[in-house]
Amino acid sequence: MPELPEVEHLRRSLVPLLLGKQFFHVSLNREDILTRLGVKRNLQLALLKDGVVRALHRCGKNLALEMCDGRVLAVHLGMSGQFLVLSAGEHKDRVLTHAHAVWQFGAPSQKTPAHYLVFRDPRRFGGITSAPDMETLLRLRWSKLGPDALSLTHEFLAACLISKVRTLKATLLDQSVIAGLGNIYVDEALFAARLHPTRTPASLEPGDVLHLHRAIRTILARAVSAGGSSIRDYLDGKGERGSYATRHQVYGRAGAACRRCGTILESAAVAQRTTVWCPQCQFI
DNA sequence: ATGGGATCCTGTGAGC
DNA sequence: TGCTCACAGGATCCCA
Repeated sequence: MPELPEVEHLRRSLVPLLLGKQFFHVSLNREDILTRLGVKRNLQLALLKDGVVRALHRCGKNLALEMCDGRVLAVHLGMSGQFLVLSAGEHKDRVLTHAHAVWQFGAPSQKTPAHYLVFRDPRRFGGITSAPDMETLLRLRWSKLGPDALSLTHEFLAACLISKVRTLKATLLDQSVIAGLGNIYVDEALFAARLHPTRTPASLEPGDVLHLHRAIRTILARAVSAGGSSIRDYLDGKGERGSYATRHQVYGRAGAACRRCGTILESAAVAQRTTVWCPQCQFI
């Protein structure tokens, strides 16, 4: 389940593989992945054909490939999405199921595709879309996101928590409040900040907000350098797994002992998500 | 206006 | 061993 660290690590792994490369051919095997992002299919994905990759951007869990002529391919991995670069040989040998879109690309001078970029997504909670330029993508989609969790300031966190009546868990999962946190890192951040997931943001003391801010920044930074958390499906652009899952304190550990105090970790659905916390360390 | 619930979808693993 | 079925999750839509 890719969250900010996984998408950022993916972005970094794709930069050396894609920058300056040209897309020669695109094959789209499922048209409905184009509409899953809630944007009308008013632009053909095929527009990216012949595009040369200028930059890879990220906001929250969203990734965007910007071409030299301005066109943009926006990607959301959903739950099980993967964006893989394969050599021609690998692409020929491997049987890839759920490969919904495949780009052939290579160096602009060659005109011979040497590699394949594959978007696969078994559960199809993800999607791709295109835009004529970054400005349009920002206006249509990314403007609806809160600030990116990696660059979140303490002041902004305090401001966006102050009036909320929802639980902390629901608030932090809301991408329009903060972009990039998902079920894993919300649970991990709340544990690190010793805050119970069902607390209301309005009940937080200034010190709590400080701890939460520090926890979010620290955990995300560590997870990015560890290559993210590979639970089931997540792979980076080279097809490699992230190692941060071995360092989870609470996520996926319900019924096990808290690594801080030894109390058995509890689990329940909060904001319709499986939530794990330590009843001793995390105060209501 | 706001939040909660249903919905989409398929691979995995527990249980019989 | 093989089958069934609940479960996992992000974002969107609908309704209270």
